[in-house]
Amino acid sequence: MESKSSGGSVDLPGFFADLVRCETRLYNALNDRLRERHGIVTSQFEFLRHLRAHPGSRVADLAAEFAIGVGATSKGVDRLEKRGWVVRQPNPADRRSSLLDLTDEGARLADAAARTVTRELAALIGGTLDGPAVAAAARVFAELRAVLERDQVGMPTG
Amino acid sequence: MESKSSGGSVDLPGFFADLVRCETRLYNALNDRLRERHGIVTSQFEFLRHLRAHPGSRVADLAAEFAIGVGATSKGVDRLEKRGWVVRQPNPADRRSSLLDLTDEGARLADAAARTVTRELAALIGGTLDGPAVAAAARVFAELRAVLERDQVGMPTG
DNA sequence: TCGATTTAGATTCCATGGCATATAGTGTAC
DNA sequence: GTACACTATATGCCATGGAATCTAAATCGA
Repeated sequence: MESKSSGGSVDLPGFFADLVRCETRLYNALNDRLRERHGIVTSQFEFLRHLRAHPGSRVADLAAEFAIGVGATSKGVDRLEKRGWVVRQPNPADRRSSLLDLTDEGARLADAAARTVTRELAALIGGTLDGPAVAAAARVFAELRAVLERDQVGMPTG
Repeated sequence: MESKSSGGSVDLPGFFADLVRCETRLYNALNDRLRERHGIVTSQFEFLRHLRAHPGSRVADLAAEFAIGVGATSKGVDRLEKRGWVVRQPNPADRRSSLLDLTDEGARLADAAARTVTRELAALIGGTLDGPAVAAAARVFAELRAVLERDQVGMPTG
């Protein structure tokens, strides 16, 4: 319990350490399950999930969403396109960029993988932790995410 | 706000998405600051921080702590050793492994970097979010971390 | 005590991401 | 309409992590 705090103020480095370790383990566990069930990894699931919710996104939109470089995003889209789950549609408004969309098979995969993720996370988190406490933590992270995005914190160069 | 929940049950995939995005951006922001101030990155800070608190750890201990592979851990220790911040001491109880310790310079670096991290996180998190809410989230993650570690969730193969 | 099994960690190969650069397309000033 | 600055993304190089393999050392069992 790195982040135990005394009184009002939180041990932020300890909290950060706990956060990173939870994220790593959850990410790894999802990776294993997604790989064995669907042949994808978590980062690919996240791409598919975002395109499911935001069809017609551009590469730059994905890069901003995930706070990763555009180069890595472009290559990630390449891999999904090569597997037939994503298509680059020409962008009529700007021929430098493409509009990204899921294929039918990509959409089916996104849905199936989402069910796997929901089930797995429920087992890992929901099964062991108090519901209201998790809901409170979820609100904190939603708010923190909004602030970090508003301030463009942690955007890579490329 | 991916993880908005209605009523009692939390949208776990949305929560996970918020969590990963916060972690990515915080990690990137710390990376930038640690690189410019101390010439290290966040993963190296975490190694140093752990060795500061747990001198005499072995490579396998670090790997288990961070839920990463032993190969990656071994290479990470190599890099810190090459820079003069960590030493591998022979392990009298088992000649297959070494005991890892910080050099004096490594300890000084760990302390200085810890101050940087504390300050940066305070600006990013403490400055924008409600204290008690963060403390509650910290407790949730400390508990979740303990459960995930107890169950050995998300340990990589290598 | 000797051979077989297990363990620790170092090394190798491959995939992925960051960053720098290249390329193509857009918009703007004149 | 042409030059120039800017933007979107693709590509190349390098560093890092995962997984498999390899070696040395420890442990177990007869």
